[in-house]
Amino acid sequence: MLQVQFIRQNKELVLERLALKHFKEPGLVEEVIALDDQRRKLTLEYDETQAKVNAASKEIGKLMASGDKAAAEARKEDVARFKQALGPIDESLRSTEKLLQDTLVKLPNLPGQNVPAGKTPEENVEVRGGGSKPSLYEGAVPHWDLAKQYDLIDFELGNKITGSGFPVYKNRGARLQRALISYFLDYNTANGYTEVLPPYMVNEASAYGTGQLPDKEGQMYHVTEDNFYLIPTAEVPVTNIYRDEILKESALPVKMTAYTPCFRREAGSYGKDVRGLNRLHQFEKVELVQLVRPDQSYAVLEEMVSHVEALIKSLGLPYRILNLCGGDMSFTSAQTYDFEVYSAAQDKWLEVSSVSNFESYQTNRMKIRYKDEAGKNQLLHSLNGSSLALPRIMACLLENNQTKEGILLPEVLHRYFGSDRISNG
RNA sequence: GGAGGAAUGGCAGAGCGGUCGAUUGCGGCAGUCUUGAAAACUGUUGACUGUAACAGGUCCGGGGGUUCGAAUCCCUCUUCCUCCGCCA
Repeated sequence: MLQVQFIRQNKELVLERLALKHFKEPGLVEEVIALDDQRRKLTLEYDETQAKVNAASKEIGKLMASGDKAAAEARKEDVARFKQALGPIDESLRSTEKLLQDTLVKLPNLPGQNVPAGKTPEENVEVRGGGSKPSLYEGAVPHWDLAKQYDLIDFELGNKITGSGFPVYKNRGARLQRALISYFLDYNTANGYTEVLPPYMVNEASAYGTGQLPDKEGQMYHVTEDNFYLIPTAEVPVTNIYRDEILKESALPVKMTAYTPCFRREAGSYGKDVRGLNRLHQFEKVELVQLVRPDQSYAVLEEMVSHVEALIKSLGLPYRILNLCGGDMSFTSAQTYDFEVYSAAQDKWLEVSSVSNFESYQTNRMKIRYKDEAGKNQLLHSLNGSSLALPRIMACLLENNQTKEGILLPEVLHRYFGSDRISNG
């Protein structure tokens, strides 16, 4: 969430930036400031009264020790009076704080300097791209047909075991998944990221920390018995590793990578877009998370983009990088680059990675800080990105590389997959 | 799942109703000494809020209660440890 202090000092800027994000309730900004005024006033009142109680209580202790019972009793009456006044102040202070908090989390992050104007996905700006679209042979088919043809994925079986959106990978399909996970993790750790394997369920505080709660609970699977949430991305457990921590500057930057399955309810999705591997309730993903000093976060954002770009290039897939416009960005992001790869048989661009700088929006919620040279605690900036989401990469690898002799895999995967192709016979 | 025990500052570990935001040790930081380092010695060292700066307020796992006053007493939740049961 945004810092109240910042909102107070930069009201005009905040409103201007919120407009870029096409935020519908700019009135909340004034509300936040008014509530904070109220909060400050009540806090002062509370503190002053509490100070009187504390002072009188101390005095009573001394009077009792010196045996002056009468004076002590008189002071007790004073305390009773102060406390009576304290009750209602405390009550309205609490409700004001709660209301302030509830209002504050309704404000999205502010788009950063480099975010283009625009409202819809069509207005995202293509930064650059690479690779070339393959020309497929006559009779080339989408990945769901290839999956069947080579016995790689069984979608119907997933329906039986769980439901739609939970595919069963089999044989070389399962192996290819494992190969991709290993390759991605190795690539990331070779570039200085520390590998972690986090829990796949998180508690409420963690889901709140990265911003899935309170707004998007409908997108997560909720284990009500224990009040846990299945993670929609590794970002949630991994970023929360540092919740409520104050890091030494020498520990920065924190670079982590994690493979996890991701669970998303995707309520309301249906039709053509969800065919095959395009949109699933459970999918595999390797994620990157960084915690960095505020002055470095935008340079790191570009670094992460290059990192993911090189990974996609190594797979030989045609791709493009989009700088998301204000209206298409997520609630919590300050700037996001989406990576799309071209799925040849579907003739469609599929999003396979989203790299974002959250600035201090998440770290403010999670209280992830570092001690600067002056010894002052400062919020860090958090960033994350996929490297990469597996199903769509797999879809593109299958579709783009299909030949009459089988599916020819990129060289970087040969070692992991144990073969250079998937073929019949 | 059953029975006990515990949770205190970066770590270890005192405190068990007032003078405790907390003894002490280690670690960290600064200084003395040294060509430099180590050792030794001296000083310093939690977070949040608040102020121009003081002052003030809050925090001893979380929440609630008793009391004029709670790290200390009571209730409750969570986590950890020991024993029993079950188990990949």
